[in-house]
Amino acid sequence: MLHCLAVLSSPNTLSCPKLHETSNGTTVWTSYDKSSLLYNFNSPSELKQVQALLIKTSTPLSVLPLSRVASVCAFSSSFPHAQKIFHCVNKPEVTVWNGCLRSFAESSSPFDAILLFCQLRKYDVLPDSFTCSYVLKACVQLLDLLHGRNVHDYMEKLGFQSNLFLQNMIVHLYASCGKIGDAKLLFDKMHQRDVVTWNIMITQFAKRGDINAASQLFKQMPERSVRSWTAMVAGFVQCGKPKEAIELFMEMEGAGLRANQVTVVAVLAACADIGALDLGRRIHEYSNRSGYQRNVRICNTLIDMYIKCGCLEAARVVFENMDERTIVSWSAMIQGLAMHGQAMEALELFSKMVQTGTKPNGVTFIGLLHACSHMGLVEKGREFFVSMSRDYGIAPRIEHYGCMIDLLSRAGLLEEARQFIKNMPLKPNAVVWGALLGGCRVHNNIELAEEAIVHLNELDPHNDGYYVVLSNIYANAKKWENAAKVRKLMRDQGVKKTPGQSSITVAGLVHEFVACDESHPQVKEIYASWENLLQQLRLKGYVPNTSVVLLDIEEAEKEKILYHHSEKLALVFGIINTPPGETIRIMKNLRVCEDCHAAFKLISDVVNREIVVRDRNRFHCFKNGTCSCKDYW
DNA sequence: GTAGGGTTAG
Repeated sequence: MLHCLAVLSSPNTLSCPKLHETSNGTTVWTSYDKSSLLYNFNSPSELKQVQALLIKTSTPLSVLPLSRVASVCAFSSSFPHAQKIFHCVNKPEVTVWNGCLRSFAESSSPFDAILLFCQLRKYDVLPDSFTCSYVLKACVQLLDLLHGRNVHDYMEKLGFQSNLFLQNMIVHLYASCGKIGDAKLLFDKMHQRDVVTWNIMITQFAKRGDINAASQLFKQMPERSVRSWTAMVAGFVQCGKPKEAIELFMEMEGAGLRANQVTVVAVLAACADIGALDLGRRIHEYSNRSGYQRNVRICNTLIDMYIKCGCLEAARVVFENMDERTIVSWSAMIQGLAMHGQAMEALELFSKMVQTGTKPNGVTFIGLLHACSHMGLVEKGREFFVSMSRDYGIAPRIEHYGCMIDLLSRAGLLEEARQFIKNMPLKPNAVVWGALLGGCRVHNNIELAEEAIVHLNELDPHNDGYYVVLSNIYANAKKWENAAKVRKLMRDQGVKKTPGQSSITVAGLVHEFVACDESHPQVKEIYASWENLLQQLRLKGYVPNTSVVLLDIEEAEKEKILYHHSEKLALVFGIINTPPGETIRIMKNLRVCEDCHAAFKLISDVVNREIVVRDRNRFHCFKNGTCSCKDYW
């Protein structure tokens, strides 16, 4: 039988739903307008209108969407009214509120879940374990320790001490709110733990930089899931131990476990850090085979990995093939172009990004400012610095000031850079003064360098890099007594110069070299080859630049040191051990030295090879006698 | 219907 309900009170807002009696005698809606007030009431008073309509038409209350009833009445005096409705339709009250709590906890304002939880207590609704889990979820989202502790106390009263789910959430809450000690106490006291409990503790210790504690737990845990291995691999990466991350990943593979999407991100990040291109490529293939191509975070990490391994083109391919890009994808690509000295391309990419409607963030501007400073685009850099706050409401952070000082000082605008530091609203840090010092090295300004070092001596007294630069400036001006004083200062403060170290991967094996290295098995061959190459370089006009050697010693001695710089040894090793024409990739822990830079340009021509060098700041791609940095670095 | 992980810079 079909009933057609008359629209009674409000013909404009209530459409005409139809009731249908089914064969077993129950009555259901068969046709209705989803936009009707019946399903879209927005306030307790509209709800009451709907109820009036239902009563007039003898329609059961059970047709009401109860979750909507709950959310409309959650924060008003109609709370008891909603309770009555749930009671009438025989629906366990707490389950309806739980649904509501869950959606609040997962919404953009999780605090609503906490408010609703307070309402439940006020109106004597007895929470169950699900109620607690949803409100705890909100507390974790908000890092709200105060309410979290409250819920914890209440849970104890309710007797949920042995609920493993909730215990795990509490441990997670304390740890993520910075109370790792409290979390560990709870963890130690727990009568029962599962793999999730252990994973939470491992992740949180690693997040707080205590990789040893994480590692210890990982060794102790009775059983490990892929997530446990992943937490540990990611932990090593976060704590600046990419080598350990890769070793552990290999062990995980050896144990026959398959990497999931998060493992892939962690391993790729480790590859990016140490420039492990071969492994990175293998993981990329594995990721594609596993169907992870559409995972944005994996794509973003792939872009970063290829960039940091010197394969700008491969990064571009990944970027171009993404159907959906986030601000991270664009920022990573912009930063990559900057590192490779392609400033104009970085700026063009930024314009494209803005055209697609993606809003930049603070990191995007760091990339843009890097691009400008690596290529000397002073005016563009100034524009970006103004634009970031004016057009995008992003307040410059200390890193942005650091980039600006770097930009100005490299370009030789040292006095302006100094004024910029004086006028900045933030307290200048070591990076800022270090940038000024770097500019002084390029432009041989002793006076300003001495001013910078006073601040650096205070802000970061154990960083050897700054003293080395100052000593370099003195040596360059042949002020040997001053250079000696700097070295004495270093000795007095117990600061040692970080030895230059270069590495190259051949046939999957990493070969590391330090200056004047004699430990490599092929050392004789390398030195002989270098002598040979040197003859050819001299014919091309190479003159050794001994001013980069800090010591006041004989020229011949200086040349010998210069010829055995780690990057030169790595390069010669690469030339001997790879087929002609193959690109040689070298990684250096410090900045590439000026003499090596000049030599590499000529060598790229002599041996007809592309040589890609990643130093601590950027990439140099040597090809046909020139470098991609256009000698501005 | 409840718990644990990941990306750009620094």
